[in-house]
Amino acid sequence: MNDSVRRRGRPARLSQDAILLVAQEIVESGGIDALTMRAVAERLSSSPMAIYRHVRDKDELLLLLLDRVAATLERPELPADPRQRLIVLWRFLHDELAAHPWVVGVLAGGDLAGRSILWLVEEILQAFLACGLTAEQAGAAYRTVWQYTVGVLTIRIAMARTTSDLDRPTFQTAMIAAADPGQTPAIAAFAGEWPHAFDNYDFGLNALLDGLIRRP
Amino acid sequence: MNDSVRRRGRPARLSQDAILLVAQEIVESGGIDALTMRAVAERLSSSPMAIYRHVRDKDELLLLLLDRVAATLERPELPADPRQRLIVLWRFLHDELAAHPWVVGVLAGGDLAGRSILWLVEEILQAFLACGLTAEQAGAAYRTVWQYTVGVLTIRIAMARTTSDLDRPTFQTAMIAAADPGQTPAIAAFAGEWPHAFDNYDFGLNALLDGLIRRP
DNA sequence: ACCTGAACACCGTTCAAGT
DNA sequence: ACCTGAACACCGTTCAAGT
Repeated sequence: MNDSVRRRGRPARLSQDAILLVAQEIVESGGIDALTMRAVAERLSSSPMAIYRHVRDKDELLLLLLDRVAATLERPELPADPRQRLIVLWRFLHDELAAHPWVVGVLAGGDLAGRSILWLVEEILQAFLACGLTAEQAGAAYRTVWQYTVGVLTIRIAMARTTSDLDRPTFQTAMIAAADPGQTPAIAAFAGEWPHAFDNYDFGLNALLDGLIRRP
Repeated sequence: MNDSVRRRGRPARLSQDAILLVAQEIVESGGIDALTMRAVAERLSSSPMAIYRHVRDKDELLLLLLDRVAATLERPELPADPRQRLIVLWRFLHDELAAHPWVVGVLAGGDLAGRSILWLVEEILQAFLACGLTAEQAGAAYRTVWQYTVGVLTIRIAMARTTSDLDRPTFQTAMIAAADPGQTPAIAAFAGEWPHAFDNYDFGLNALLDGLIRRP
C-alpha cells in the first residue's frame, strides 16, 4: 500500500497467486499430467526455477491448489431430514470431485481436509449424529463412505484414462464378454450389461447408508 | 526340444519369462516406482531396448505381471453360509491386494479381471445370488463392494506413501486435531481417536453387505 | 530479494546400426 | 532374429551466478 514497507532487493515479478492461477488453468484444461513445473514457468515466461522462490515444491503447489478449489465451493441447500441431508452432502462432494478429477489423487493421500472444506465434514458428521449414531459410529461411518467415494472416483478416472489413451475395448470388458457359461455361469449371465450402469454412485451410497444407519 | 524347429537368426538371450521374473522381484521389493524399464534391463545386464523385443510397452508388462500374481493365488476355504462366504472372499481379495500394493493402481483402470482371477468374481456373484439377489442386483452389488475395496486400499497406500516419504504429521490429521470446538464441534469431539482405527475394512464391508442384502 | 542458465539424475521410447 | 548405442523429448530439482 505505502512505500514505507517496501522491501529491499530486486522487486518480485512472479507471485504465488499468479503461479496458482496458471497452475489451475493448466490442470483444469489439460489434466494432472499436463501440470509440470516447466509448463507453469512457460506460461509465466519465466525459468522453471523461479517457481521455487514462491512454492517449496510440486507437492506444496498441489496442496495450495486444492485449497483454492475448496474455497470456491458454494454450500448446497440442505434438507431437514438427516438421511436426505447425507445424500445431498455426499452427492455434492462426489459431483465436485468428478468435476475436478485431479483433486482425487491429491486427496487420497490424506483424509478429506483443508480448512476450507471442514464445514462439509462437520455437516456430514452432524447428519450422522442426527440419524442416531454415536460420535464414534459417526466417525467410522464418515470414513467408510469417504473410502467408497474415493473408490468410485478412482476407478472412473482410471478407466477414462485407459479407454481414451488407446482404444483397446477395455480388455477386461472383452474378457468378461467372452466368459465361458460352463465355467463361470454367473459372469456369463450378465456379460451383456456389464459395461453399462457403471455410473452408480447413488446405488452404493444408499446401500451403504442403509447398512450404516440401522433404521428401525 | 528338438532342433528341427530351431529358428533362424541370432538366438535369444532374454525371454518374456525372465523379464517378468525380475520385474516382479523389483516391484515386490522396491514398489511400483522402482519398476522402470531401465531397472529391469540392468538386472538382466542388457540394454533397455532389448526388453521391447519381448514386451510391447510398459503397460503390457504390468498386465502380464498382474496375471502372474493372480495365477499364484491359492483359493481359500469357503464356508457354507453365503453371507460368511462373501466376508471370506472379499477379505481374501483385500488381503492379497494389500500384500501386493502395486496391483491396486494397475487394477483400478478396469474392473477386476484377468482370466486367472475370474473364479473369484464368479464365487462372489454366486454368493450374492445365494443371498437372494437377482443376477442384476448381484452385478451391482459386486461393483459396489469392489469400488469400496479399491477406495480403502487406494487411501491406505497413498497415506503410507506420504507419511513415509516425509515426516509431516499427515497435515490433515494435524488440522483435525486443531479443530475449533465452537465452529466444528462434531469434528473436535473425536479428534483424538481420528488417527486410530483406520484399518477398518471389515466395518465397512459388513455395513455394505447389510445394505446390499436386505435381510428379513 | 528475486530470477536465470546450466547441469544432474532420471524417465519411456524411436531409430539405425551391429552380430 | 535379437540386441546395442546414441539420441529424443521429457521430468523435478540443485547449485552457482547474475541483476
